[in-house]
Amino acid sequence: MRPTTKDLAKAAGVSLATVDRVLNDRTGVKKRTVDKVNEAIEKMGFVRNLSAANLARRKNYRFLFLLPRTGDQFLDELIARVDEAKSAFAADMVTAEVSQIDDNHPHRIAKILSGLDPEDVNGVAIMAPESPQVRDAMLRLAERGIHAVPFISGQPGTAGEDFVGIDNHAAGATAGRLMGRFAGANGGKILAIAETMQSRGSLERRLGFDEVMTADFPPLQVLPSLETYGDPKRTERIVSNSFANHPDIVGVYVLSSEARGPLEAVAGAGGNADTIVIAHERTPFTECALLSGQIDAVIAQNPGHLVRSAIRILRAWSDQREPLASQERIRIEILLKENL
Amino acid sequence: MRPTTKDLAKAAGVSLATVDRVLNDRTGVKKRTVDKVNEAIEKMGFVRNLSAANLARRKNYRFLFLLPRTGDQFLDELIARVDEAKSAFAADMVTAEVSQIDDNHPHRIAKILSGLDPEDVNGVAIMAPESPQVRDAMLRLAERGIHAVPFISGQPGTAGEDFVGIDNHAAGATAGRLMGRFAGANGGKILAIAETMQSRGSLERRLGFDEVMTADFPPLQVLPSLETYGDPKRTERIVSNSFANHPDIVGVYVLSSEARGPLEAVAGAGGNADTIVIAHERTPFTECALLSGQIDAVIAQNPGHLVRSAIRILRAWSDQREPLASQERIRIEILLKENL
DNA sequence: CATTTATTGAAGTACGCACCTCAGAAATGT
DNA sequence: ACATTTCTGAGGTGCGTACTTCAATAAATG
Repeated sequence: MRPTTKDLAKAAGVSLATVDRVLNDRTGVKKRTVDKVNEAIEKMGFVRNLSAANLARRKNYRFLFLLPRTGDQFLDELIARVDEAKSAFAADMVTAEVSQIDDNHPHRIAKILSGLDPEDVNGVAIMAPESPQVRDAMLRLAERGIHAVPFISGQPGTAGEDFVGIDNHAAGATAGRLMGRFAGANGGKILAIAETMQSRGSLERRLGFDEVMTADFPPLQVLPSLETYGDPKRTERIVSNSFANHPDIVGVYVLSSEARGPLEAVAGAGGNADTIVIAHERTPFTECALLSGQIDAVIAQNPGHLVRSAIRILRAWSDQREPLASQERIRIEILLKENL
Repeated sequence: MRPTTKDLAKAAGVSLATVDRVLNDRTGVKKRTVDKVNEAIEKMGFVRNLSAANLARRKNYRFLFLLPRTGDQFLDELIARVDEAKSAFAADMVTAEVSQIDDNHPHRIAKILSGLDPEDVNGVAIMAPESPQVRDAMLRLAERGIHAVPFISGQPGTAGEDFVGIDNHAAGATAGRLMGRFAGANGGKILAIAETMQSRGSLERRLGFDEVMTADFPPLQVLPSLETYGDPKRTERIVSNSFANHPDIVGVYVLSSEARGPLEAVAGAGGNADTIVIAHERTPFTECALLSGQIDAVIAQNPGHLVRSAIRILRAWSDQREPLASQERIRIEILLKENL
């Protein structure tokens, strides 16, 4: 049978009250007594029964996912996963809500963050472009006892090591390796398309992509990134321009999670079945396109993992525990039609 | 605030005792009353506080991982992950032990299973070759209230849908696709090496591999599988024979999780840096080999996920819950040196 | 040594639920 | 109408921990 606090008290030769004081970092215990208790904990391998503790504390975990509001399928998927996690974690006293921000200007987000009440929320996962204001707001949140973790889009340097998402540089490099191998050594040009290159994520992906391409596949030349700004007309125009100017395009790399627009433009502009296409994120569209052969490979991060990882990290924070690092590293998945 | 059993009782117009009878499937409640309570549960969205319930029940989860005893690095990794999971789940009253079986004959395993005491163990994850005896033993375990889940090596048809591991056919197909694309369209022969082709896993992988190769890469010819039987001398002999007989080998596919032996033999037998090598499972060796370029891609299943998934599934069984299917599907990972 | 101050212990309540007992109430059969 | 049988409610105890109160003791101070 597992030792309880009572056993601990007996073993350490102190009372339950003292054990409690030590376990919960309360004041008014001599250092020597603290040590005595800790030794006993060590010796008998005492592990606090979190369920009982949380029960007694009447604790419940209320987490918030702050997401942007785009029509992106990847985002839909994320929201669906939060919903799923909500019921999966319900028995563990975890509740999670999604709040979508119409306008993702840094000061708007910062304002929302500063308006959060520790009574309502004890953890936030934030998907927002990097910015000093948001970073600041997150630090101030932490001071008020609300833990925040950057989600997918990073606020590097905030909240220590915690970050839920992939290493975009490595993701780009992975895409580069696949592109290089798939597109062959015969040479040709590669088109890179992003919604915007303002975002840190896209920049890093491009960087990683280029590194591999120049180092290992010099015959392939990557063209300057096209930016669609989410505008279908513009997308069509710039893509067909590119194909007109570069008849030797052999591959297309879509950096952003919204791949449908760019790929429709590519199809209309002269991309054919031989054009190697690599995109990001698993969505209904990329799944279909993989199966049909329109896309050759997808670099993805698992939305379910992302959401659950965020929840586990926030819960660990909330319990003053360390999250299990090896579980929380989000993998860069490579999807082919065979391993969907 | 979340509704408690007390709230439920009030809402349903019955007493706490009756709510308890319904919640725990006890006898002696009229059907109409049961319905009344269930309606109330539905209406107020009552969710049992599992922590409190388990506390009251003095419940703890004791799980066992039955693994073979080979020197395999993949297995070492698995064991390390069980150990890790042990401490990670300790606060949730989960304990997990590993038991390695020297002799993995079906009847030996069946015997071990039948000797398990429901008092000591309430769930088992079993990694063992498919066999009717083991399957039977698992069914009989279930009757005694010990839930068993096939782990990595499958006992298809046992324990319903539960299976912790990847679809080996798809894994082989994935390997095939990569081999086809990496090895190029110039043609050549592909060497397939397995420890043994007796195992269902290897067979399925080979099948999936062949399907893709014949369908999409006809210029590449896959040679009959070599079986090493884990014997270094034999491995060296048959591999160098193959290279001697087929000077046009352009790729090697190692089907089993132990890749070191086969690859050393390949290196000694004439494989060069251009030979495309695809192997299974992430181990210290395959990691190194990926980074050095000796291996071009690894098809893997995440050991940490495997272990935790098994634990979650066993726990769900134990709580009479359904596991969250989407979380428990083990992904077929593709590892390149960029996304390690 | 007296007094203050810092530690410690004893004893209790509560958390949400499981499980037990026993006494009534309600439904059923005769 | 009566005896059964089947349901139901009231009330209690305990799970392992948190947190509180108050008294008792030990240690530090002057």
